[in-house]
Amino acid sequence: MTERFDSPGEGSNAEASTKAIVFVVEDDISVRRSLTNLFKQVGLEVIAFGSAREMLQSQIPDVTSCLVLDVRLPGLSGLDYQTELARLNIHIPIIFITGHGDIPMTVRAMKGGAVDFLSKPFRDQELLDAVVAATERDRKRREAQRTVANLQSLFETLSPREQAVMRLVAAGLMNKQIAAELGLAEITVKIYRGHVMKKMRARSLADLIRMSETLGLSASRPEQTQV
Amino acid sequence: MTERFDSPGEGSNAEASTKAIVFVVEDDISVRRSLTNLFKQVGLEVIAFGSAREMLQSQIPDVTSCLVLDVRLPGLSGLDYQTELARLNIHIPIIFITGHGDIPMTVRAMKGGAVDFLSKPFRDQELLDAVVAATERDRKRREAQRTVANLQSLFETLSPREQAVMRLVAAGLMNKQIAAELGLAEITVKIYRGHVMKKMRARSLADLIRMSETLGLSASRPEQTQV
DNA sequence: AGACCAATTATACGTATGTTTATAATGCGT
DNA sequence: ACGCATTATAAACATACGTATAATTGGTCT
Repeated sequence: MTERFDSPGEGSNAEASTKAIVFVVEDDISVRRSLTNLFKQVGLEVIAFGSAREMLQSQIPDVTSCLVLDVRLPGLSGLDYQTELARLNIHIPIIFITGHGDIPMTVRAMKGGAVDFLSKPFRDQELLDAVVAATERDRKRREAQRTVANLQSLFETLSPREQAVMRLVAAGLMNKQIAAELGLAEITVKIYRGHVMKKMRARSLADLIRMSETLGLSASRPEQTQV
Repeated sequence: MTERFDSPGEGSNAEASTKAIVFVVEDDISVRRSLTNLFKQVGLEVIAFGSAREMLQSQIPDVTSCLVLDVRLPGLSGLDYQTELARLNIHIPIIFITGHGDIPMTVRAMKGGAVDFLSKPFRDQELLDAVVAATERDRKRREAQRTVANLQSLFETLSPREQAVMRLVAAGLMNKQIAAELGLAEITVKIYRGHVMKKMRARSLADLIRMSETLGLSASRPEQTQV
């Protein structure tokens, strides 16, 4: 749910672009321009918007990125936009900038997971440091997310029965117990279990158990998506 | 390391006391008294200090707790105290209060893991809500910590050879591979492996693998202690 | 020295797991 | 109707795992 993708436009598609994208949402045109220039000067790709709505309506590319967000905006405020992004399961790291901030705003932003909260005027280097930290955070989050997604797609190649067997194997049951649980013959369980190992590309039971942990099998917790 | 313990003083020792302790570090006597009264009124145990140094010199009981900390203090500032506590691996959740805060202070506090940052004047209820959130966080952290500590003490009952076998089992190696790795006969590995299962109280291999994950075996990450 | 303990190995047996080959019913898409 | 994937089982075999009993070595305690 709530996935956003983008055709890579034109050009190289092979290896992921090594460049991060900095999104800027700032209504003041002159500030927006100077931020854009600042980031471009250090070789960052920039996509700037004048409001939260504009950014939401755009296609957000699925690459490492962060968001430099003004608190005071026309329409949805920066803080409300942060809340909205969280609701949409879009976990882009956010750096707030503001001219008229106060402590409660700061607390709300940081509690909401913001990477930093900078008051104007701030030194360019402060913002750049924050951007580096934010993109690094996003890179790691994406890496972890990719691992989970890969495992999930492997898991989905399993037939329903094979999935059931995998769950019970992860729970530590013996083949004969699994057979009883599912109303199968033990030999059938063995065969499905072999399929599970092959399809999941697990090289040992320990491997498979760890995959199960990562997948959250045997754990009944709420959903969780990405971007 | 840096562990702190306390003899439970006198009285009941059996089940953990259900009451949380709120530490208060605030140099202004009248504020300190009113905070103490506020917390006592809602049934919380309070231990108040006039400076960070005083608290550091006291014996911090090993129970669920949180810290209400003034930013401006004689000697070590509240923010520096937060840094110092982190350095000492003391992870008590902190709620900052201040009369003259600013945004950079707030950001530093929140980045350092503070639960909240309240500017005077604030409503009593705001502080009480923050204290509830903080103690809840500490309770969960302690619970997780206790789980790990229990596993660690079980792990320490293993002989060096048994620990080595457990690591390699968790890595997914077969008995004969473990034997080759350690220069042992396979039968020896089997016997140690049996000891491992018994001593760790693992009821299945899946169980043991999960314990290994929790213990961070096969992961070479830095230290981590508690309180 | 003699008793003793921890670490290690061997033999032997029983159970669990994994794979191969073969058979068969069911349901789904073209 | 035909082909195909899924589900299910069987027989047979090979390998891996677990445990009980017993023996060996080397060092420690008395």
